[in-house]
Amino acid sequence: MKRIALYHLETLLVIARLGTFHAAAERLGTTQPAISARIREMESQLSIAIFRREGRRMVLTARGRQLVQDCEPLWAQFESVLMRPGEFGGAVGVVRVGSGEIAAASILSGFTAEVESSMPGVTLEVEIDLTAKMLQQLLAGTSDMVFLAGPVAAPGLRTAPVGDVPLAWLAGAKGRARLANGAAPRVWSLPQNSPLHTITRDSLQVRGITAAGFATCNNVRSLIDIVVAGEGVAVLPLTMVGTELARGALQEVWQRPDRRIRFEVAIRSNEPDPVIRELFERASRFVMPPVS
Amino acid sequence: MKRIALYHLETLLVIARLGTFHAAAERLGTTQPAISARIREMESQLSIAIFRREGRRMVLTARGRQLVQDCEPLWAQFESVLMRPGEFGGAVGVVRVGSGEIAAASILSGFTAEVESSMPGVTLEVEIDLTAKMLQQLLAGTSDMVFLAGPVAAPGLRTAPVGDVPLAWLAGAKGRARLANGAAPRVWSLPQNSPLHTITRDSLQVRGITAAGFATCNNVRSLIDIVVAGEGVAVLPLTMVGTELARGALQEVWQRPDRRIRFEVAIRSNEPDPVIRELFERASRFVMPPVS
DNA sequence: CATTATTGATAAGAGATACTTATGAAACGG
DNA sequence: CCGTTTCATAAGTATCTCTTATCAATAATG
Repeated sequence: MKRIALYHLETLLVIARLGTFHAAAERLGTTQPAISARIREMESQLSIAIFRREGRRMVLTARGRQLVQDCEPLWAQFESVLMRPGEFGGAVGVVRVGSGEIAAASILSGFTAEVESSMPGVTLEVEIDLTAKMLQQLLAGTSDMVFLAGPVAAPGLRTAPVGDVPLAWLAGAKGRARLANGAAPRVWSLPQNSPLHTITRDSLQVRGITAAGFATCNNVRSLIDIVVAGEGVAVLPLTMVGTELARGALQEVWQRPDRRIRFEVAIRSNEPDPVIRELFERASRFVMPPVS
Repeated sequence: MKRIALYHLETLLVIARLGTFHAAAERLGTTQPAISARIREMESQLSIAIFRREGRRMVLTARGRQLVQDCEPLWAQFESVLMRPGEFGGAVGVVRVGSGEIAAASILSGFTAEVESSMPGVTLEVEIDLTAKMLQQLLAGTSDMVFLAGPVAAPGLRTAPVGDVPLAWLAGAKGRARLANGAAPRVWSLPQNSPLHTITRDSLQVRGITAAGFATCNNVRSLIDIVVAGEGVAVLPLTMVGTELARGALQEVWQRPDRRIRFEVAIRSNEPDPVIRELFERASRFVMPPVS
C-alpha cells in the first residue's frame, strides 16, 4: 500500500475524467499497457477492485468512484505542497524564531507582519523565553534566529541592532504609597543574567537606593501584573505598559534610567541555510519605530 | 516529481520524528542506505534540499521543515483514504442513485438517512429526474440504482416495491373559483410516459370530465407552485403538498383517484457490484411509512 | 589523547518495477 | 460481417530499489 506513487493517483483521476485507459495514456504521454499496469498495481496494493470490465471498456466500481472522490482533493493538495518550490522565486521554509519577551512585545509583531507580506513562502515558529535561554537554543541549533535584549557578543554569533526601548521606574498605587511613607522599596525584576535585571541593579546603585528585597519573576507580563497589584517598584519597558499608564494603574516614580534596552537579532555566524540568512538580512534592515 | 510514493513521505516524517536515518530505518524495517536513497530521491524529484549535513548527523533545512509540516496532514489523509477498505468489514463505495421527484419527496430522505447510519462507508450521489429518464440512465449504466414510480417491468431490471402514496385532485383558490363557475378545468400534470400523467388521464376519463387543456411541467415542485398560483387542477401526491394543504393554498376538489403511486427500487438484474446489490437489498427491506 | 561508538555515504550486485512494442481477444457500430 | 475501439497479455529492456559490505567523519569515553 505504501508503494503507491503520485502518478498512480494522477492516472486514476485522468482515467476517471477521460473515460478510457487509452485516452488517459495519450494525455499522460505514455502507452495503454502502462496505464493498465498502474491500475492493476493500485488494485493489488489496496486490494480492492477499482475498475470492472463492462463490454469492451472499463468502468469504475462503487468503491472505485469513492476512491476517485477521495483522491481528487488529495491530489490538489499534493500539487500545492510539492510544487511549491518552483512556483515562485522566493524563499520557502519553516524558520524557528526565538525572542525575549520584551523584544516580542516591542518588535516581533511588526517583524512577523513584514515577513508575512514580503516572504509569503516562509513560515515562522516563534518561541518566547528569556534571553539567556534563547542564546543557548540558538547555539544548540534548536532555534534558527533570535531577537534578544542587550548587546551580546558570543563567539559564532552574528548580530545586528534592530531598535531600542526606553525604560522607566514604575509602581502601582500601593507601591507609591509605600514610597511616600519613606519605606525601602520592594524591587521586582527579571531573574539574574537578564539585561533588565542588570539595568535595574545599576540604576538602584547610581541612585544610592537600598532595596527591601529584590524579587524576580521570569515573565515580564506577570511582573507588570505583580507591580500593579502590589507594593513593588520595577524598571519596565514602556512598550509593554501602555494601557497601565493610560489608566493610571502604573506611574513613573523616579527618573528614568539612562540606559535603554537595545534589541538585536542574531543567527549563527556559520548559518548555511540561505532562507535563514535572508531572513536575518531582512530583520537587520527592519528597525522598530522609535519610542520615547 | 510524480514518482514520489507514499513511503517517501512516511520516511520523511519518521526521520523528522526520530531524528536519525538509522533510527528511521529500524522503525520502518529496512536499512539505512535505503533511507538515504529515499531522501536523495525526494530531494532530486523536488529539487530542493531537505536535509543538510551537520557534524555526523543530518538536520532539516528550513525548506525541509516546511515540507514536513505540509506532509503531516497529507499523510494522515492518505492513510484514512487508502486504508479505508480494510478498516471495517462494511461496504464502501459511491453509488449513483436516481429518483423520480415524487419518490424523492416521499421516501428518499428516509432511505438516505438509513444508509448513512447503517452503511457509513457508502456515499450516495443522488440525481432527481423523471422516471423515464431514470430508467434510461440505469440501463445505460449512468445510474446504479433508481427509485421510480409505477410498476415497471423492463427486461434486465430487478425491482422491489418500497411503498406507495395516495393521490388527490387539488386546486388553488383560482382553480376552485373556475370550477365553481362550471368552466372546464385546466389540468396540469407531468409529461407523458410518467405514471402520474397516466393516472391523471385515466381518472379524468373515469369521471367523464373534459379538460380545457392538459398542460404539463416536468417538475412536480413547480407543478405545485403553478397550481397554487393559477387556475389549474392537478393530481398530486399528498406527501408533497403537506404545507399547501395546511395553509389552505390547495384543497381537494374531487374524489381521490383509486390508484396510488407505487414506488419501486430498481437495479440492473446482472449488477455485478456487491455494494450496489447490498444497497438494493436494504432498499427493498426499507419500506416507507404508510400515508393516507 | 587514544579508543570506541555513532552516523551517514558509497559501491556492487541482486531483485523487483515499470515501460515499450507487438499482438490477441472481445465488443461495438455500421 | 468487417473495421474500429478498447483493453489484456507477452517478451524484452531499462530503471529503480534494496541489501550487504565497507569507508569516512564526528562525537563520546576512558
